[in-house]
Amino acid sequence: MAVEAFVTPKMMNEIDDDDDEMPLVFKRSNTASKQNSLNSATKKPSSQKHDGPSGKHISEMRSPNGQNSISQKGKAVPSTKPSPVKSTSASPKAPTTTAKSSLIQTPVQNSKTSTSVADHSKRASQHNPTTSIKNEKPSEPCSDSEDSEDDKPLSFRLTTGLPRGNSNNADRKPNNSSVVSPSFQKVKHEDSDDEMPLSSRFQMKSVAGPSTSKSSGYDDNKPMAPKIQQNGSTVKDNQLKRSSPALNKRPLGDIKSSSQSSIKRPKLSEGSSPNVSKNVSMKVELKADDEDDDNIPISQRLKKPAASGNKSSSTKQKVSKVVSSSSFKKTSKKAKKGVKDSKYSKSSTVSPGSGEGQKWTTLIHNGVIFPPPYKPHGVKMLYKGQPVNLTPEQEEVATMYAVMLDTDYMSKDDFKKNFMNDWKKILGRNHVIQRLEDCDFTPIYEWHQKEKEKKKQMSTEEKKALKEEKLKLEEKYMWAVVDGVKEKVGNFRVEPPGLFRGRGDHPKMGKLKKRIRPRDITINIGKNVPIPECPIPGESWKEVRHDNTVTWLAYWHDPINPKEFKYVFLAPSSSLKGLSDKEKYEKARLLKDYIGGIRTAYKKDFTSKDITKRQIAVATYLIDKLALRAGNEKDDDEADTVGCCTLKFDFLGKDSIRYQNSVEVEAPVFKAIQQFRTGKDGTDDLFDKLDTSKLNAHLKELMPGLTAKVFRTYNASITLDEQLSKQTRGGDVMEKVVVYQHANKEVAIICNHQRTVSKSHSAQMTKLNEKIEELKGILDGLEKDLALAKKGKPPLKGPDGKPKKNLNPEAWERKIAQTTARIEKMERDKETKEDLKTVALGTSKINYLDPRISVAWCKRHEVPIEKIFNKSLLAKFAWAMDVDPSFRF
DNA sequence: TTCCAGACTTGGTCTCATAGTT
DNA sequence: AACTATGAGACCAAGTCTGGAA
Repeated sequence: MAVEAFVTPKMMNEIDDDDDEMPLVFKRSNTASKQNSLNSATKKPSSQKHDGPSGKHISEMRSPNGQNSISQKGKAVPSTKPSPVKSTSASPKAPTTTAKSSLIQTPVQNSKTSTSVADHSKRASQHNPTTSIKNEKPSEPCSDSEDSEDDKPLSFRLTTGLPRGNSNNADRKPNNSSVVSPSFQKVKHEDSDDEMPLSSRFQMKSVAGPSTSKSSGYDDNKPMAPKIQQNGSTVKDNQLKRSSPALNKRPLGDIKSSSQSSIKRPKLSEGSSPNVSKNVSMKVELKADDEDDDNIPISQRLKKPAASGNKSSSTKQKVSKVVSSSSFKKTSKKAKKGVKDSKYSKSSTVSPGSGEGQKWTTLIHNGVIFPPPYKPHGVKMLYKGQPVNLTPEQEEVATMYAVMLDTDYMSKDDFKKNFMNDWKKILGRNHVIQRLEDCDFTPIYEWHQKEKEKKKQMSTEEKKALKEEKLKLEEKYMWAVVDGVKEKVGNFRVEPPGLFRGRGDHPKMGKLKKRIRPRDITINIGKNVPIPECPIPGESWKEVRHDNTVTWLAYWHDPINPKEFKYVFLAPSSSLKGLSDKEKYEKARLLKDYIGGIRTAYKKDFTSKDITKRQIAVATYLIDKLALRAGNEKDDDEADTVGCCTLKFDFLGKDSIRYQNSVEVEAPVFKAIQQFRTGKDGTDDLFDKLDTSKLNAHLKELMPGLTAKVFRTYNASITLDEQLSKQTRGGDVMEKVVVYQHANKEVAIICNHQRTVSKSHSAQMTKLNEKIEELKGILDGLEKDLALAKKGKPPLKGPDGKPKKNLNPEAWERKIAQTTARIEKMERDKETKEDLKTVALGTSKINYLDPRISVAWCKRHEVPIEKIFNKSLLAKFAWAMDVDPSFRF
């Protein structure tokens, strides 16, 4: 099917004026079109239904868990590529079968909570032949010693567990007799261990028992089909789809844009429209994949029984595994130049991303919006106790500081020093204000608090009016038209001036982030379309480019670090972003086929005579097992944090506290690290022969396009997939959602996604405890009443002194059961709250978990996807919604 | 071979709206 | 109706990775 559409440069104006009514034509009604073109041009992500991820040539049988055994690995090496996996011929067991794991202290993934590799004395006296990460200290997840573990990488808290109810051992690994023990999942064979993702070696917490609460909250009638169109908009087409089963194409017309938010949505409309066709006309092929069920409404597909067995994995074997390393490349510079210079308007049927680094063919947008100019408040700060007159410009900066009086930055000398330096430049050399210590900003601070309070006190109507006014102002900047499709723009607001809030010990914190003006901004837009009007009269853009090899719409230099840039991109829901997201996950899935060989290879290299090789091997091991980040070099003017390649033997962690942790590693790793240590002091790099580009260059030899961060995606996604399949049993939707959350939590722990404990956490816990105690008191009373009732006596008086109703024993028993259930629920809530107080689940969901895993799982288990993804995730993952229910990562 | 500009992704925190509770 | 907990989304800092120039 091909849909033709015409878009004119005028269109944005029309969008501005009259959004919902605008008969804008959207051609990309189906990601398949885009994907197909992408797939043909690049390597081809999968259409799961038929051939799994093509672009792979897998001749060997895949084990049911989707991983190849090492012996199979040799075959898995594409014949067209000279042994990407170097050591496939090596005995897989060679260095490791006898390896004992040793405890060393080694840094863990999050550079902010980095740890030290310092302590060699902590060898475990008895090792088990696992590679489990182990927490030396037993910890108490639910203890009230709130902060005891807050600085530890989350993974160290994995071993602290509650009793688990892991009844389902339906592990996908046949050779893995993994028994989930209360402490560690032990694996008998080194080999299976090798193949086993890190995640599965963590102890799992049990899924909380059947939730007795809230199951009624699930709306059975909710269609499972996400209401998302390919461009991320939400449509109310469920009824449409349901009531007309014959309608197996996404309707192009008749779809109203969602009214669920005041933000206007892109919408589909009839083919062409009288008032949108003028200068630029384009054609986008929408290839209907007849064999695929992309066109079947998801709600219908959801009803399809999950394919028995692992269909996708069996079908995958047919597909080619030959992937050139450029398959994941977006842009070759040469191509880029060519495109830049002449090929802007190539054949318009070339779909974005398929050309030589070309990302789009036409691009229309309205530029960026600037924060309003500063409004002086006239409140005078004090200097040496005396009010000071400040110019608006001086006052603006003073106010930036004043509003931060109640933040932790006030205790940071760097912050104050940097602020004062920059403020002084504005005050001038001879200003009365000379020393920060003599400044009193409280009048401004108090004024600001009052303003905040006023705002809070505004009536709902006033707030609404204000919001609408803002929306009106911003609306035209919110959308871009990319290749004829209206897409949301991400950060169209220029960052307002302020004081730089660098994290950790950033040396530049407190510096003035100056106001960005149009003359600072470079615009990127399609040729032959209107240049966005500069919103500040009398000023003009720095530059206007027409570079279709990049995806940014605008950029300016970061005022804090002028060699860095701030970009304006499309929103995550855009096709452009979705496409690269999909590629990311396809790459991670590809790693699954290589991981066995890679693990064998690095184990072999633990004992290599070549020290660089040895360092690469250990670094890869750490990245794989601990989900470390790569660890680029940092400049002196950046916060001094570390990742894998920049690990030190000894360094300060968060809050400049010397931070140590222990990780159990295999003996050869331990030995190698000891060797790296000789002759170095604590501040030296552990891997002195290594940097991220060397490491990544090495990884690319093992698998096309492989870089350090792919391991994080891989380990996160494979963990989710495995946990979901392992832990999902029957039960109602709520129970299944709990299973999902637990799996999500395991991933967050692996990736060490932390969050600060909320200020009110302890208060909330206290409150919960009090409530539980109160309920327990009530329960006591009820039990006494029951006893009395059984003896035919009247109940005790209530706490208020009033007599209670005389009930029969059954009624008292019912009350007791209800109260007990309430107590149990509260205990569970308390547990969860404590459990997750430092774990952020969102980050992994947004960045590391292949949404197709979640979507397919939802389809298989009849869980509405809305229970898992919120509105913006649904939009972001629109590309994943059509996945076959049998999809496995 | 190294350096670094450039282009993107990842990630934590803050704010605000809203649902739930009292 | 007032209060509070929670989640969504905005915000923007900080990270990764590439490829061309030196």
